[in-house]
Amino acid sequence: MLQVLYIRENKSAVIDGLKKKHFKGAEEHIEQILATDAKRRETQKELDGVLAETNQKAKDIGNLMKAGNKNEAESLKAVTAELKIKSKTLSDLLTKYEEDLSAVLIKLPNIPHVSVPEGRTHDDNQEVFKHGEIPQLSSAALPHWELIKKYDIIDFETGVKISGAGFPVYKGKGARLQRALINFFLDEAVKAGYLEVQPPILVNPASGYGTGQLPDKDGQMYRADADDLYLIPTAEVPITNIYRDTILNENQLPVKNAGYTPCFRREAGSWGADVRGLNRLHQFDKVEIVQIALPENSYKVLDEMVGHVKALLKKLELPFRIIRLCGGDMSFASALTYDFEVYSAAQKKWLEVSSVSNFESFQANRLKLRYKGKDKTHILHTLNGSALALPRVVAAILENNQTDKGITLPKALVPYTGFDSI
RNA sequence: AGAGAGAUGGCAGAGCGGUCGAAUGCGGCGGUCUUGAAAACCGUUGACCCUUCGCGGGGUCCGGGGGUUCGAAUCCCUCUCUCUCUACCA
Repeated sequence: MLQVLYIRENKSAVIDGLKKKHFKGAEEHIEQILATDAKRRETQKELDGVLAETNQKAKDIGNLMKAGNKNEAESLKAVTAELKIKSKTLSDLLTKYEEDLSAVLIKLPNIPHVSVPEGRTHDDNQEVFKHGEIPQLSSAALPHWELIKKYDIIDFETGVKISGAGFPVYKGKGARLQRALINFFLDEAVKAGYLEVQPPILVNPASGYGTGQLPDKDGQMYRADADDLYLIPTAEVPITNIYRDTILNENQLPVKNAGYTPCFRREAGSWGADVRGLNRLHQFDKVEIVQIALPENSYKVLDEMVGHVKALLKKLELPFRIIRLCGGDMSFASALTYDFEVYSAAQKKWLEVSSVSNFESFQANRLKLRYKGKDKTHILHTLNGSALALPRVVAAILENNQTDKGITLPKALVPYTGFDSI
């Protein structure tokens, strides 16, 4: 959520930013916010005056009573009765303005960083880095959804029976590969200085609002209605919400947390050619890294996180590229996002396996996540990234490393799997 | 799920309906002492909103909401949550 003070002081930059994100009606929304805010402040001022007067009168009455001056006390009571009506009216009005204000603010996306390219869709994104050779496979090469059947390591049909489409059952070496990847990713994160955490995977609505999934993406999350909880679409939600309503000391920063969780996405309205096999699932595994940083350091931290993900993909020997998302393709809460895509050689497709973002103060403002500076408290910056999401990594490993004799695993994984080929 | 207890500042824990934003202890910060540290001692230490160039001033907040009252952390109603015991269970 943007801060009103910031909007007030940077009106045109905010409007430009919203337009870059292709947010409809940017001017109207900002004008409405500023008008409501002005009324809010005016009302607050007036109300404070009335309350100050009421407080004073109450004290006076107390003193008069003590002094035994009943008559004068009674006549003052009549005055306070009037003041009370007035303050009731004003505070109702104030509440209304505050509600109006946050109703608009909560729907406003974050504004993009200056380096974010203009554009509307995936096609307008910028490639900023590329690494690795595209494997040349034989004409007999199979896409991963054939390979998993051939080697009997992932079973979609049985998943359909148990849950539905998009809930695969991993078996044998397939299951062990999952476990190996999770351990590998967590170990790498811990080596990089992240504190490993294991958060809840069902979260309350307040947590959803904190990180910005609500109200924007209500329909994308699975809901446990009976208890008013959501299944997390990413560990970002519970991990970042650890720090909701928190004031950190400057010496605790940066906070670096990493956690593995299953992730659940309804993917409502998604269909088409790119949903086959492991390309898009309702349930998948992911290791997430989260950092909380001082505002002046957050872009340095973003680079560090990008570096971490880069190193992971190099160790997995996968060809990949890094994409800077354009304004129209970025998420609601993000100020700058880098997507990592690995090349899946049999599908001949780039698959997104990580998304690393700086949310600046957008989430922290909703979360009331601050730090104590020398003079007063300030809003922090939050960042997160996948490191990494498993299914597409698995797809690329399977496809890229297939041979006549089986699938060769990257060396870095062998200590984790206990086998070097499938 | 049944019964009971409770929700106060970073934590622990007081608080006759009226100078209570709130005692006290711990922790934190600053200082004295010390070669340094510890101990001891002294001081300091909540958040948010409005207003002011600044000093400062005003307001709100003792789980949430509502009520009684001139005045509520303190009384009443209600919701939520937590804890304990029992039941159940990995």
